[in-house]
Amino acid sequence: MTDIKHRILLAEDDENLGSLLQEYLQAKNYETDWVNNGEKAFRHFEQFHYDLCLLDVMMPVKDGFTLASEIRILNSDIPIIFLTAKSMKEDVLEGFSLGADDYITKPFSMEELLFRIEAILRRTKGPRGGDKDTWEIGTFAFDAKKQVLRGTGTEQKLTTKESELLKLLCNNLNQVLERNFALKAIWMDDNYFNARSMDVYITKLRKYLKTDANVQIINVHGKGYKLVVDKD
Amino acid sequence: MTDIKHRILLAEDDENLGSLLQEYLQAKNYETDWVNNGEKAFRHFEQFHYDLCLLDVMMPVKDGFTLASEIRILNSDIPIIFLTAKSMKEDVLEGFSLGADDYITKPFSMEELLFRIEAILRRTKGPRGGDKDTWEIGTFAFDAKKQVLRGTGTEQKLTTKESELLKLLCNNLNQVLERNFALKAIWMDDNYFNARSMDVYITKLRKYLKTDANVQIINVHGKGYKLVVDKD
DNA sequence: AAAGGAAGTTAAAGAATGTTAAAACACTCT
DNA sequence: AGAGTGTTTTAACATTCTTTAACTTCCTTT
Repeated sequence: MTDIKHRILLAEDDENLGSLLQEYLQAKNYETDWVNNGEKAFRHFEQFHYDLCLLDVMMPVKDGFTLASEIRILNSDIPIIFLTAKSMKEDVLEGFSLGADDYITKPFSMEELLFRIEAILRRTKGPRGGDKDTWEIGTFAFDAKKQVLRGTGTEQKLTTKESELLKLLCNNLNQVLERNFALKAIWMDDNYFNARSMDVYITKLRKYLKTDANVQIINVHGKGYKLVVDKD
Repeated sequence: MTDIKHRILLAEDDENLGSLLQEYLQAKNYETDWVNNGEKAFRHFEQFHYDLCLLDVMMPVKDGFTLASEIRILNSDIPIIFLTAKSMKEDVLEGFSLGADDYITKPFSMEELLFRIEAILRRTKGPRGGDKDTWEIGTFAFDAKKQVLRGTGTEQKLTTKESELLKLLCNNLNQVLERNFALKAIWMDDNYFNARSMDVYITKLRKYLKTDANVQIINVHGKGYKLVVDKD
């Protein structure tokens, strides 16, 4: 079970249900942040990274629909599931038109919710078989196990650090790989010197990848790096 | 709307519901094959190509769960939605453990079913409506993923903040992007200094965009900014 | 028209990142 | 142990990004 731990943002004002859900999801190995109103939820969403949002529709300060539409502006892709007491048709439809992935009415069984979450994440993250070690990056083929980056005609052997860093970038394709995360994952410690070392490796990877103009490692100032690949 | 016509396999033994659903889905531009038992459904599945399966759980000859597990052997990836009269918990869970993507209990509204179908296909198939990271702004082409603004002949690389701000403006084309919203979304905090920083970025974006007189970032005093593009 | 706040503009300071080369380290072979 | 090889870190310097500051102009209200 080399499962990647998914992060869930739970917005639910009912204290009982909220803590119950958080506890349950934590137990099922989902890292769950629980907030009790829409405003807090939005602030969390900007600040941290999540794989799925679980939003109560009726909440104080900011309701679930408003929250969802704001989240959609920032991230048009993240899965959203609405929780609601009323099962009124209009509500359901409004939820889906905001790009919800699912809609579940209270009371519901924890297990059913869990299954619905899993059904969605199954689709979101690639096909089954979670732990990859080979990727296609534009015209390149990268084998993390063999530490080789093959381009058209070329074959570049990668050092351990180069390979680990590129692997992390691939795992976060088109998303920001946070500096601190990468530093802790590869260097075990995110101090100034390791950070500078990482910069050096970014430069090296960029050099290897520059033969394909559709592949870029973009810096996100103060945050980290993002590997982006264009389709032709 | 969507140009790609999706194909749906509908297995439902109730003649009334079956034909009603088929008619409705056809009207919504889904090519729908309707069969009235699980055995026929399986033969259809082998023979033709489908993008989604809509399976009644209780059917003569071969029930929906058996059918689904057989389908899963042939195709571990195709979206499956179960329809069922009983909403018993065990049933729901069994359905999901067979890799169902959704589960809907009768009676349900046609519209809700349609929205659920669309929610799933949105994830399954590639280009979805809301998922934009490129825009045309007058004569410019803006790629938020690559952080590049291309004009006629020019190519301006954007910084992270420039790109994020322009992206928000694009998402609110011809509408007011509220200061506070943008500040919270990009700077995480809407204090005085960040607001002044945002002003600086507005100036920068205006500079980049000034080659096209039809494109303007207009200030709405006390509210925010509005990106407007004139058609010729 | 005057006052005060909001927004426009520009420059500079400070922090983060890019780049290159040399130094330090780790490993193997003899 | 010492030479040789490849990897990683440190150092030094260049460049870019973001914020801050100072000053100007515009807008709204009275």
